[in-house]
Amino acid sequence: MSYSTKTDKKWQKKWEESGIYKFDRKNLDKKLYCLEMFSYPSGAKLHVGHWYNFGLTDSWARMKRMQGYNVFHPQGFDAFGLPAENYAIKTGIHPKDSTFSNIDTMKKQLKEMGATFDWDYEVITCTPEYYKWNQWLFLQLYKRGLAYRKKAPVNWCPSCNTVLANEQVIDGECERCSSEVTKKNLTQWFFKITDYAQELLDCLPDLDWPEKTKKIQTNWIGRSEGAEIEFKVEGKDITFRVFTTRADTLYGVTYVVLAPENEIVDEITTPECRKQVEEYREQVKKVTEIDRLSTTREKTGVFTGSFAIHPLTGKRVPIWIADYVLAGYGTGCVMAVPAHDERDFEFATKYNLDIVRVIKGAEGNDELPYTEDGILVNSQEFDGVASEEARKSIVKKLEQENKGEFRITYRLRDWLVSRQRYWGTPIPIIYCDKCGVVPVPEDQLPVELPYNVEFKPDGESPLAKCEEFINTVCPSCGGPAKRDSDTLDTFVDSSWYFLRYPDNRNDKEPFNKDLINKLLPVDKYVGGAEHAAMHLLYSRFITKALRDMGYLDFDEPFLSLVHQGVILGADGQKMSKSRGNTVLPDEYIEKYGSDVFRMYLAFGFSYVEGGPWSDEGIKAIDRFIGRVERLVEKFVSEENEQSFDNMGSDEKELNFVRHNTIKSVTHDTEKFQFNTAIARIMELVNALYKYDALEKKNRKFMKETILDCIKLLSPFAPHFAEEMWEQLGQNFSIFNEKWPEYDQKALVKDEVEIAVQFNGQIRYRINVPTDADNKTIEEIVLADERSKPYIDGKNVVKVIVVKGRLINIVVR
RNA sequence: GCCGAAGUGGCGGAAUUGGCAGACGCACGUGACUCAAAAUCACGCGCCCUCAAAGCGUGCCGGUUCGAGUCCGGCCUUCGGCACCA
Repeated sequence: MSYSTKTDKKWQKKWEESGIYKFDRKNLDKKLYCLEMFSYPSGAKLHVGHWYNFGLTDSWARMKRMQGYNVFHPQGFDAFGLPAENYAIKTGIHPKDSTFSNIDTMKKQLKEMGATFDWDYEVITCTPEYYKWNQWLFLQLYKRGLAYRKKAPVNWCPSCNTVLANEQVIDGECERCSSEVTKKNLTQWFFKITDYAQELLDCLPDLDWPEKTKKIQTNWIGRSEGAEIEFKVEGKDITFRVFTTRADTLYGVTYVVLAPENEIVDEITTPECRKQVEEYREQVKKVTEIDRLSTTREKTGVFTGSFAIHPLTGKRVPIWIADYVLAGYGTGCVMAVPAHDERDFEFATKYNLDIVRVIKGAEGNDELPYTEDGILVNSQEFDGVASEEARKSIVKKLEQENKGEFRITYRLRDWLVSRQRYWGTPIPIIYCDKCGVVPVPEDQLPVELPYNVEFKPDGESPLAKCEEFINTVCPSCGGPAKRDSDTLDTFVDSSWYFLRYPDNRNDKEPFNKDLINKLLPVDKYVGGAEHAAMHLLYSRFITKALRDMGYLDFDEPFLSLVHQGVILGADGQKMSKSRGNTVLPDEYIEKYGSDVFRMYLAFGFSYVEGGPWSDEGIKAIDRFIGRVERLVEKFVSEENEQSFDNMGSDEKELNFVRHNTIKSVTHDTEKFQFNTAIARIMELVNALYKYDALEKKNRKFMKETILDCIKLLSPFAPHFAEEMWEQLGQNFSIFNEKWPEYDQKALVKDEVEIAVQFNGQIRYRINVPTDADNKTIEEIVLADERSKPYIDGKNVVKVIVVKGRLINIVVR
């Protein structure tokens, strides 16, 4: 019987019946938590990306299992979210119904993959058993001041009818539907991730993560060192602070600019300027995110009529408002130094504001704006001081006068978690006219998401229109009250699900502290690079917050992270239905079996790069599997034929390949370099074919080699390997076998071929004894006939020998 | 605009610390088997060249070195991140 989906079914059944992949909760000393980013149960079937992520991470986990690790490998579903709700709006099918039906389908397909998932630990985020703890988490953060409500201009997607987190706005467009994002002033819930900005940055260097991902997080957090400097408003008892990284240019300030949204604008605007200020503020509100982001857009602003007093010179400088100053960054106020900042220069030129040079550049450079560091001029006692030094001494002077201080600012904003949508976790907060904001008592959790809800989006939360949900009693005074009608961003669900897996049935607490302290952090986390800034940052934040609240004892959730690449269509383009270049795994699995599909994904690409799909490529793997199968079948049928038990040169050669393969496959698989691991297995199979062609064979040795070969293959072709294992008369299961270890002695050959170079150019190759020392090698090579033309009449100046590789003779 | 990564045969892709470029596979070619084809097995396969030798060859130009795909400087292209962040 040749390998097919029948083989797959046979072994899947056997694995299921024997419970071979059940996690051993008792034996946690050699635990290994292997996790793929869980998937969203969409209507479409499992796609190549799922296979690439789950299938190959499973191969890695299988090797670790055979190496003796107690592997915890759970699966689940990130089941709340917009697609199900949008689908419901279109078709009328309730999100709950479509989601659970999709989960059934996906689970079936995941089982066909033949992975080592232990489904006893499944987590589905849209079940009350899960989101109850989402709400619990919210309440803990609330108690600690890490969840708070504020009115803020938020990103609004007019098509999805909901607010979006900063991270969900891509180039001014909604990440999901690409509509233009606008601003809206709403009172919303935020998580205070900014409290952890510095720690999130500090822990990055020690993580075994792709450097690129760390870089993205570093940029996203955006630490910037500078100073806050206080300005007084002339004639009023109002002060405000600006944030600057260029305190050295303080003497060049000719005006200051406030963000239009800044609260003190009302107080400082003079009556004669009020009209233009109000008009300007209205105008700014209408500007879409896209226009605002455009760097080519001309800067605009208006004068408020008021003046500020320069903290050091006492000079009057006009106070303007302009939308190039962002309300959410720093203090929302900027000191303008047009001589040394491009934006200020452009603005000052347009509105005829003064430009005063205070930094002298390199000789001959008189052009403005000059944005580099230099030597201070026009700066009173700081004249002649270098920028770097001046930044310190000027702020120190301000400090003494209580007019400023050093300050670190982060680009990272707090995480906006309210969503005006239905299919999510209800926010466990009640609003009472008498008592105000009242958290739902923990013993009343979960606040269940009602089923019968009109969820057509109109800008208002669907839950607000559900009377039986929204109307409740105040837990504090018993009077009538209303529930929060928003739901939580689904990134809240995924920011701690890895903590729930080990203890998914616990109904007393989200997770048992002792248990997760033993099982976590996750040892290997694998998923798409698109989550670099959001999911991965949120998860780190929540982990740290829970640690500080005493619920766990580790600092980071994911010690080691791998991003799989993207599999493209055969045309090299991103797969999409409209392009018609999608690859449907089911079709290939039906034809070739799931192992061939998995193994092609392993062999055909560099794992972290991905690349274009190839039908020829998968055929090659099908052929390879057949080649292994024929080798095994032939060997089994000839097992009783004559055997010799000597270890001659042929055996030694095969043994070399065997152990070299063990070494390489172990090393490469560990590092997620599946393509080269499989290349080495192919070499071993080639070597076995070569050996098989010999007249005299040591069948006992050959069998050992074949058994090792099947073991090495087993993580990548698990069903097929079980089948071959059985045919070779071995006991179930190959996955209870020990992973082979290489023998260093087998890797030492008697002779090695080295390259012979003259002046760095390879002229010929020669065999030398492996144990020959440099001097001996030099003698052998210089005595060789082939060296003659290159050394005759010349002097040997230098000889470099690289053991086992080459000899380079420098002649002159 | 700023930051980062990548660029290797016809193709997918390999090359510990600078040490035989092109592993493995695809495609292609030759042979064996076959009436024939497919499948299979074996061998070959960077470019230039009739063959061999020599020469050339890891995006382009230059440098360091006995020796550079790998290190340094400058460009080009592609992809990714950030983008009025003061």
